[in-house]
Amino acid sequence: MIINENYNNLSKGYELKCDECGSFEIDTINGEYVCKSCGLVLNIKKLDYNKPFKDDKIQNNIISSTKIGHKCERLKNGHSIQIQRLSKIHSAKNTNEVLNHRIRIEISRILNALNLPFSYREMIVKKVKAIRNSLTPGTKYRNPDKLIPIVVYMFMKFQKISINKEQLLEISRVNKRDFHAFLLTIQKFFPKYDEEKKKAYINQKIMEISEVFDLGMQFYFLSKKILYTFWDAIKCTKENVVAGLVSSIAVLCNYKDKVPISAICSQLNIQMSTIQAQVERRIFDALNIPGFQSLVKSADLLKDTMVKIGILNDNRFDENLNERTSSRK
DNA sequence: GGGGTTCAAAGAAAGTGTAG
DNA sequence: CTACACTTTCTTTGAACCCC
Repeated sequence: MIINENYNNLSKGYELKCDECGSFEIDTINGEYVCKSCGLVLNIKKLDYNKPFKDDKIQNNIISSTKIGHKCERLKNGHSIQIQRLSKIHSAKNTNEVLNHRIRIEISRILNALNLPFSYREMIVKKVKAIRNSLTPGTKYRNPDKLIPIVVYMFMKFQKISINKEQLLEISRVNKRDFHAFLLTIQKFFPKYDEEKKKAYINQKIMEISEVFDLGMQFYFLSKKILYTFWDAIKCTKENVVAGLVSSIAVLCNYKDKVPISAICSQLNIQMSTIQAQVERRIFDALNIPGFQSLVKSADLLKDTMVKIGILNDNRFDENLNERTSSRK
């Protein structure tokens, strides 16, 4: 039974009166008004409900469906499933993004470890991606750990920037066998590393030798002449060995007392025995010249051969030229 | 001791065959 | 088609040794 008067009276401070028996002895039990005389439970709630300031805003209600508390509090709360779910979605990356990130990190690591110019990084990234895309899915060189060192090596070689292969192999996660196995395949992705570029690199090395040992331009031109004359016979080997071979021949012909062959070899990081083997095979064996003893012992024989071929025109002529160049200095 | 010589061994290159 | 094992040949290395 609803007693409207009672409700009105309550707000005005009046005493409660039972509707049934008229008694004023009203008790409160479990938040309700109960008449002590007849036991009638009154329809009036003990706790009055007051409307908030605005009809659409209710105090203590959740403001929105997802946000509880301050942002920082939410972030600190490790148990927030909501936050965990959202951050998982937020941080989710597709395979490509993960791969790109991995490629960049690996290239940076190698460039950093080998002290190579960082400016080439983006170009190498492009190259790696292009090569990787052209490889059949599932093949082992699609693995960035294997692919990147090889691409970096080829790239630097193509840019004529000297790169230490041993050091590269040491710091990268590809073994020597795989590295060399893929080198041939990868060459088709680079503009042809042609003979002219190889010659240019060797010329640069010869120039380096002539500067380091102060041999002058005459030595450079002589070495270059030897290089171009014997090019077809000596080209099929490493650049440093070719450079060492031609500069050693030049030294043995005209500059024997000025600089030891072993010094040239250590400058180029090659072994003297390598040069000896090359000279024996490429010059003496190829031209059918008997009497080769050893590199330095056969210097005179070598010099005669060079004169015969026409690389050294005349001993006196060359000596005169040397004097002239040295006097010019 | 620096420069040069010798030679065995490592290892790179290229080819072939086979399995998956 | 690729990876891998194996072979042969050639190149390069490295260390012991020699000589002045």
